[in-house]
Amino acid sequence: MDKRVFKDQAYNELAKITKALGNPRRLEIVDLLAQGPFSVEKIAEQTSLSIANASQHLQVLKGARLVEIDKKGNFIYYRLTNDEVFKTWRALRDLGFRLNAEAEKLVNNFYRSGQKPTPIPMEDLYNGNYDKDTLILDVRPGEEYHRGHIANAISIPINELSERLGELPSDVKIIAYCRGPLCVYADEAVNLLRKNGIDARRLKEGFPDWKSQGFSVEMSN
Amino acid sequence: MDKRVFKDQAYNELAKITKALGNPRRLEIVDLLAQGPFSVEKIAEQTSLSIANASQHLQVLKGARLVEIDKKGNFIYYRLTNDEVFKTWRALRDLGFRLNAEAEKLVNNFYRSGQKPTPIPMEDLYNGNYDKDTLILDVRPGEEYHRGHIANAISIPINELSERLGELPSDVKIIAYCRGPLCVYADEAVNLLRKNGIDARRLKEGFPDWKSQGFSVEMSN
DNA sequence: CTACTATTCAATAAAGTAATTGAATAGATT
DNA sequence: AATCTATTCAATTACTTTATTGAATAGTAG
Repeated sequence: MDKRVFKDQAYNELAKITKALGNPRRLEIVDLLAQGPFSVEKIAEQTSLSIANASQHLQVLKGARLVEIDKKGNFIYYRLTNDEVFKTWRALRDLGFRLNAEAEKLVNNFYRSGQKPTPIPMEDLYNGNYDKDTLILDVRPGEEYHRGHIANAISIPINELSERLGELPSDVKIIAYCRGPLCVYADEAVNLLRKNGIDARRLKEGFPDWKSQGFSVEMSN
Repeated sequence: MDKRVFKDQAYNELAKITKALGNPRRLEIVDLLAQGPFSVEKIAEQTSLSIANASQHLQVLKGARLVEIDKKGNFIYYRLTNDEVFKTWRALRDLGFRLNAEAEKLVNNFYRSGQKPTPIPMEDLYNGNYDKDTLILDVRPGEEYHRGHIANAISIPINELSERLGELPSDVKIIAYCRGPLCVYADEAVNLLRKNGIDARRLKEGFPDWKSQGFSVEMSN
């Protein structure tokens, strides 16, 4: 085995992993799995894929060892193999934002165009640069909130928000967050809240970023 | 534009970048460019590609904005767009080592099998956990050393090492380094030095890792 | 054992990617 | 202007990836 063969094998192995990540659907699946384990069915639903197609993509991710499975009853739950998978996804995501002005424009202009306030970096929130009566609002599905959420955050899933506006104290300031910077739930929440005269902004990042950073989290009992 | 279209576009943009990285030759090129700018010819030579093929891969990397060019005379020099490209490559590389036992075995067993001493993590070297008479040896090509190297390191390119053994003080301890963990120059150097009775080990990482970590570097005058 | 359900497999068609070769371009030198 | 050189482009071939569809599997519940 000469040098070149050795190098080829090493880079080939790395390229396999990178290729497994190099597909928009699979990146979306990884982004979703950063919230925790999901069944194939849920993954398919959340990513608008057919179940067979989602399963196929999950096989690819599993083949690259990026995800692992747990069987529970009739269901198979997929999850990221370890936190480094999330960190790599995050590196790619942030590199993408930095490199690709198009993607950047999309993220900044679509749901957050015009009158939208700028998102709050999570470091700012962590450092307590906000009124202590500011409410942290988790708008992800209830199940994801229960698995883990930012300490002291309250949960109102985005699809319940309009009916539950009355639960919010008057004159409250809100920081809404969801799955990550690509997740639009928080943008929708900010939209809705501001239409109702509430001072709301979104967190730039999502719960997995917060957790991976080692910031304080809570789980529901 | 509905939610799904927005999400698709965002993930598509990220997948473009990831796909551009998802090829063994291009990963090798990125790894090489972490040393600094190189002409197409040099890149082709270092990666054992034809010039046309190297150019093709470079176009793909440029299309994804991962590399940029500088024209000088007849030559076009390619370089990484910014340090985040290197950091993303590093995240992928380290994830690969972690996930892929095969690749891990290759790296650890081929050039560094059996009697080889374990590589030294750069943090250990930086923290001064070694005799102060330990010599840091840069075995990359002279040009790369001149562009930048670990502070106090001396340069003996790997292909000159056997003839220049006499330059080394007797009873010296050596830590050799090269381009990165996949680079075998340092392994070859350790091999050769130990055959000549010199206490030598390799640095696990390479110069770009050292520099990106913010550890002290020097440039040749 | 039967029926049911979640998931995977297999086959197909369409699209994209990689290496090779030789021609074309564009900038520098004479 | 003619020549030289580094690089890119274009065309080809072989190969890989993706989405779709429907069938197969393997567990669970009745």
